[in-house]
Amino acid sequence: MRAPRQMPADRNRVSSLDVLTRFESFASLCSDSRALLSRNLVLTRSPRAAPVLHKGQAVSGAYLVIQGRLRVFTIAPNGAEATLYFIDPGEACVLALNCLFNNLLYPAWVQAETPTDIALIPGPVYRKLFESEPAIQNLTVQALSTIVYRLMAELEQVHASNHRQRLVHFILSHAAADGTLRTTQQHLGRHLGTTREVIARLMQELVRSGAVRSQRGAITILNVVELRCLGGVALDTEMRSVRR
Amino acid sequence: MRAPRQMPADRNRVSSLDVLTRFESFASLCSDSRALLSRNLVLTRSPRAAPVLHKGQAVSGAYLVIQGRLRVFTIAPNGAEATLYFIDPGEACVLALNCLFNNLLYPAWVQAETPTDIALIPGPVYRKLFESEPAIQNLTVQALSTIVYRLMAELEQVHASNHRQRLVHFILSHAAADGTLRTTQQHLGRHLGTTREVIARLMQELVRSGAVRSQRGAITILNVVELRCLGGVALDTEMRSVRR
DNA sequence: AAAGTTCTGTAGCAGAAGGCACGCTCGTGG
DNA sequence: CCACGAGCGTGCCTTCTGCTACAGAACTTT
Repeated sequence: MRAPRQMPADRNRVSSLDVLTRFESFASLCSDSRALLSRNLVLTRSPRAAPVLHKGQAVSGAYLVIQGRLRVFTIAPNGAEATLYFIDPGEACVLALNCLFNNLLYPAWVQAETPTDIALIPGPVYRKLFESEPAIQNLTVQALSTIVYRLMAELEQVHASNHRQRLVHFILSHAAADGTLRTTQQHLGRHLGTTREVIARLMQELVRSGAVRSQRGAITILNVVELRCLGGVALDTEMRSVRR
Repeated sequence: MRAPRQMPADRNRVSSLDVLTRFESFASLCSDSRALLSRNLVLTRSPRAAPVLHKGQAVSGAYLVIQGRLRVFTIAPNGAEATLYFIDPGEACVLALNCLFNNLLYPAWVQAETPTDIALIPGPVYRKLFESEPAIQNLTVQALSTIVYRLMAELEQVHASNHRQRLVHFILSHAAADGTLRTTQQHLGRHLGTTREVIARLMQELVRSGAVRSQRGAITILNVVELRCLGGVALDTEMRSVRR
């Protein structure tokens, strides 16, 4: 590709395309497609906690997360939230794709969990790419597949587990490599669709058992084995994407 | 499992293709594709309550429901079931497609809710069709989209509603045209992931309010408005596939 | 340093939900 | 005609969950 470095608009576009290298699917596009993308990509940055999409909104394109993390969640009539899933760098917002293809209104809320860079491909452009580019077709199917699995796993967990098990699972699966999970009990409550007090009571159990340590705004895993144990057997039988 | 039909194989195959007219997507296939399908389609009939797929099974192809209804459900460690969604005639089992494309093991159980005719397209055949036939690509994306919506709706309902609301919603959305729902309380409990007693108690409320009548093995809606009312406001704010 | 805000730890109470037990009704089949 | 089983109604008790309230700790702002 050409690399005019100083024109503000062009520079933005070029870096946009470059940034899409996270999506292997975009590497194999034909030159026409690349040009089309180059002309129409929109790069945006959402600060932490900024709303990205709201329920009922008409979706204007395909959202690809470049950096950061988006949270997709619902809000119950009583105001309680519940996280459906997260969208990490390199992933696409499938619900947006979904709405795009079926001409639907967006069925949930999306918020930036951390400061997030988003690449927006306008709807008509994406549809055009989908028609001619096998790579985009595969990306779409893969993205949908992924979300189907996440939703099924979440649904199964909601049905099969109590709050203690779900909390333990959340801690185990979202903790950083050093065993720390930087989040507040209030947020945990929201993710699990329950209240802060419930989380506090459960955390109390976990702390008493010595499995974790509770600090302000963070949880540290002290004993993974103990924690897994407190999570109960549900974790063993939990649905996994087992490769055959 | 296997087709109990005793007819010659050829006749079976021909009728299989005809039967696929339910899927408009198969009408536009090129002759090569039709021939490929014709050679490889497998028609099976599952009697009521027969297992079709079980968790962890390697998926052998794409499942299209011709007639009847399949139930996709999970089983919790404690043995409690919960219905994820149903597959009605003209629809494809998306999880199977999903597994097919991602080479995964099947993540749930599938059972014939009523005697069900299923067309099975072997995996390699489906993949080949997907590569060359835009109609199949669209069918796949549509099927995945549909399931994403159903799962999200289910998940949102689980989070936002209590059992009464979910029961009301189930009755309203699954009752036949004459306002009757032919099922037992035991089954209702399974679908909603709860127990028979809970259903009985809730039914008692509904009956007392005059919204429904309870017979052995069936429920009759007497007053739709009253029933909707008992379902609470959750139904109004429920996620719908609103066409813009 | 003082004031204000956010986060966490507790407690108590009310309602929802689940588990268990029992009795009843209806239909089927001997 | 009767026994039996499936389905339904109901009471009691326990556990889980949500809500309100309050106090102290930790961080931020002024």
